[in-house]
This record gives sequence, structure tokens and C-alpha cells, in this order.
Amino acid sequence: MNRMQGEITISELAKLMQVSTHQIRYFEEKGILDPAYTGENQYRMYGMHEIYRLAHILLLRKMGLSVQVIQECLSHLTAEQITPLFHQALANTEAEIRRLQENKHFIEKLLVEKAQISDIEEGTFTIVQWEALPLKLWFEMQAAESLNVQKLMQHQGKIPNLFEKDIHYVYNDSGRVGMYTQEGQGSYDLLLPAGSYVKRTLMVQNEEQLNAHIQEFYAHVEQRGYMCSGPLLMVEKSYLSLFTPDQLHYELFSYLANPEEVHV
DNA sequence: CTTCTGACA
DNA sequence: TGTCAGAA
Repeated sequence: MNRMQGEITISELAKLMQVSTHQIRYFEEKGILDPAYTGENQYRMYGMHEIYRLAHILLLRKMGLSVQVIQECLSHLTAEQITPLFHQALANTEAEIRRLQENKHFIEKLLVEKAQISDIEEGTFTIVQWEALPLKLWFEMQAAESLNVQKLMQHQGKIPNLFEKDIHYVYNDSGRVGMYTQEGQGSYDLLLPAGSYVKRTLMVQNEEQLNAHIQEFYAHVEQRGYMCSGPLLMVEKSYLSLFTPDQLHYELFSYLANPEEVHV
């Protein structure tokens, strides 16, 4: 009987616009959406005008604008003043899309690598073919050292999403080890040549086991009569521990000069 | 039964 | 942002 033109209650408005009643009251508190009037029992009532207004607020909010800015948009600002805000919103959502794409790629990579773990029996030696592998230097340290907290702190920030990446340890002859990541952006610090490589994948729980496996790798190479030259490459894939708690995943590679003489 | 306000995590 | 209590 008190409905003059078919106004609706806050919960009806909420359902209509797919938001919570709490949110509608919040907008009111922030001074961007007043009810058409408030009725006898203090109920807020809303009409078409408020519905359109709320629709606008929701659009602006989707663009990532703060309630503060929305307030200005809907009151003071001219079309010319609002336009740059939309350009900014466009740039922001493009950035967000890129972020989500990266996220997607990493998840896909995880699943591919997981499948490879299941495929290859632990501890097998294989021969693999590569295209040239460009690597970007992260930092260098002594071969006897390991990647510890201090090293991480010293060289933090240079590599975004470090723990989603394959960390390449390149042990050269001079007793130093270079820490590299795969950076495809054209510029690289080290180019591992295309060709055949002896490969050994392994899982360890601590550094002693890792060192043991490295010795074993050398021994195996020598015993089989492989002619290996160049640095030893060790690839750490820390994210694979997601599948096997307490186990660290590494791959050892060494360039193979005489692949034709090799018998499996 | 619905909404309001205020408080809290 | 969701939830909850107490009141209207």
C-alpha cells in the first residue's frame, strides 16, 4: 500500500544486482548510493534511479576504481576528466591478464613435468638432444658452497618468481659455479651448445645424497667411455617437490662429444 | 519474516 | 567482506 511507484527493498535490490545487502549499505555509508526514501520501519526503498546508479557503481568498481574515486566520478567529474581513469583501468586489467597467463603457463608446465616424473624411472641415464640453450646469469659462487639463505638475500629481486623457475647450476673448471635461469629475451650470458647430452634425473633429501649422486654421475660417464667435455650442468626444479614432499628434484647434464659411439 | 545498526574477524 | 546479535 505504501509502494508509490514500485520501489523495492534492499534485499530485492541486492538479488537483482547480484550483490550483498551489506555492500549496498556500505555504498550508502560512503555516500555514493542513497535510497529513494526510507519508509516507516526505517526500511530503505529503491527505485529505478537507484538501480541505474548502483549499476554504474558496480561497473566502475569492476574496473578497479576505489570507492573514493567512484564518488568523484559520479558527482564532480566531467567526461574529459573520467576518460584517463578508464585508460588506467584498461592498462590495469591488461596487466592482470598477463599475470593470469603466466599463472596458467606455470600450472601447465607443472602438469607436464609431473607426467615426466611418472614416466622416467628414477636413476636412469639417458642421452638427450638439445637445441642451443641460452642462459641468463643470476650470480656466481664457489663450487663448494650451496644455495643458502644469505645468498638468496644478497641476490633477491633479480629473478621474479624464482621458485617457479628451473635453476641452472653450471660448474666450470675454475672451481666456481654460475647460477643461471632460462631467460628467453634474446640476451644471454651463457650459451650451452646444441648437441647430445648425458642426462640423469634424481631425487634427494639432502645435500650429502646430492653430492653422492654427482660422484656417481662422473663415475658412470667414465665407466661407459663417454667423452664428456664442458661444464657439468645441474638443473634444480624446486616446484616439483609439490608432488613429492621432502624430495628435491635435480637433473644432471654433461655434453657428450661422441654420441655415435654410445650404445644404450 | 525482514531489515537496521553496530561490532567483529 | 561476511557474519552475528539484539532490537524494531
